[in-house]
Amino acid sequence: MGISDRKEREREELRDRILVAAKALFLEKGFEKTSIRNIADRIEYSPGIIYHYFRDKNEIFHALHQGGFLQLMERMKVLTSVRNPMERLKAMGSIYVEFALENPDMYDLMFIKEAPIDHVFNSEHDQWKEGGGTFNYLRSTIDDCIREGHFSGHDSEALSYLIWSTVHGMVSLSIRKRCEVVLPIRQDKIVVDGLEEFFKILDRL
Amino acid sequence: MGISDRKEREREELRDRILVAAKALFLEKGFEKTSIRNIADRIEYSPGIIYHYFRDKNEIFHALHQGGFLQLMERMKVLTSVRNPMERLKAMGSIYVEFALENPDMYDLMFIKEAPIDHVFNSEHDQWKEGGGTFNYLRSTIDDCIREGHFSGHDSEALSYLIWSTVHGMVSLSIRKRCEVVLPIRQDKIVVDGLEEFFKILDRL
DNA sequence: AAAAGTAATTAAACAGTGTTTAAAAAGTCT
DNA sequence: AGACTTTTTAAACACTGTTTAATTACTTTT
Repeated sequence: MGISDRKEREREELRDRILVAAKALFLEKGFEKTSIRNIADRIEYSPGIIYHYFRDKNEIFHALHQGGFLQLMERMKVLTSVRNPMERLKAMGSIYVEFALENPDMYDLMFIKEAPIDHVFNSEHDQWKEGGGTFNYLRSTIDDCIREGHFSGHDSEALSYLIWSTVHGMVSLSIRKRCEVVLPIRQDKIVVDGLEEFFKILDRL
Repeated sequence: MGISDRKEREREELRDRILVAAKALFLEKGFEKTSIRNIADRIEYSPGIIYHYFRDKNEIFHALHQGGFLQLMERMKVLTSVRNPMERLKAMGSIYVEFALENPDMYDLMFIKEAPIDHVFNSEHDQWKEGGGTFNYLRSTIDDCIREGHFSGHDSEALSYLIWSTVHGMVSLSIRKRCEVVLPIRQDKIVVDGLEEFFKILDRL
């Protein structure tokens, strides 16, 4: 049936347009301040139509959420070419921070915003599994470092969490504007500077 | 004038009741989901009254925000009795994490939530100055550590930011429920475990 | 004690929100 | 061309933060 094929295609097209509009608006004005009517306006449809493609506003959030993980994972792919595990670990940190600073709103969406957890985490084929995959990759990289004699006396899982937290902490304080006041001068450089200090520490472990 | 004294007292009493109600509701259902009408209901006044005590909803947020910093600073006072700067630094981390885990919603309010920055930071006699004071105390503690031969080759400001970020990262990932999925088993222990790993690292610097 | 003046409090309205409903329009099939 | 589906919409519901003018309560003055 050619017709239902086209219908299916058109359906997906509109779904995509909703997502594109929603993403643009979320990144423009934030999740909370973007209304269903705003999204509908932008794609020149009535608000109601959106509920034929997403159960509610959170499901739109969820869809974008998944896209963010795909983006981040894409960037992580170059790490396979870094053989030295300590170098790989540091490169991972750089990529993570770079991604966060270049896509602050997407990062916010993925790691900071309090999302209706049911929607974000409960579904089966969830990209958080991939997010977890990224975490597991961090863990296995750290395991590799341990095998090479680094981080002796550490628990790899807790250490992984610590290291993830360190980069997350720096970018999230920056994104949520908690350093502008405390560090009035070097606002924009502080995350990169902090990461540098972090690398200095890692080099000694 | 006894009468205007009483009036002043009554005014402050009602202001307090609004704050108490708002805090309870914020911690119950979150900032976004708490409405002015909810707060008014709880104190058995009409919604309009709240605008005679606070310019808008954000100013209520702001008032609570300040209270949080006072609480945290209160806890930090015991640190003056810890002479060894490295021990003081670690104790500071413990207090910070303890405060965050015991008052997750207040911590959220203080360090995670995106607040209307104008209100939160622009006022003169702002508790963020005290928050900044806490950060400066961290910095001076780290300076003390450096004077004792620790952290050689590090920039103290960037290092302070890094260390703050580390503890902030751990508690904020926990508060915003990003570890439940990645670390399904040790959810509640992971922050404390991570802090332990952090201390192990600090002991070597 | 009664009138005047001031401060505290409210009801009502405005423009916006997410979401649901039933009706209308458009497209497809017999 | 008429019956049947799907897509789309307008309208409504119960909320939201905030502002306004009106009302009530209280204090001061006469």
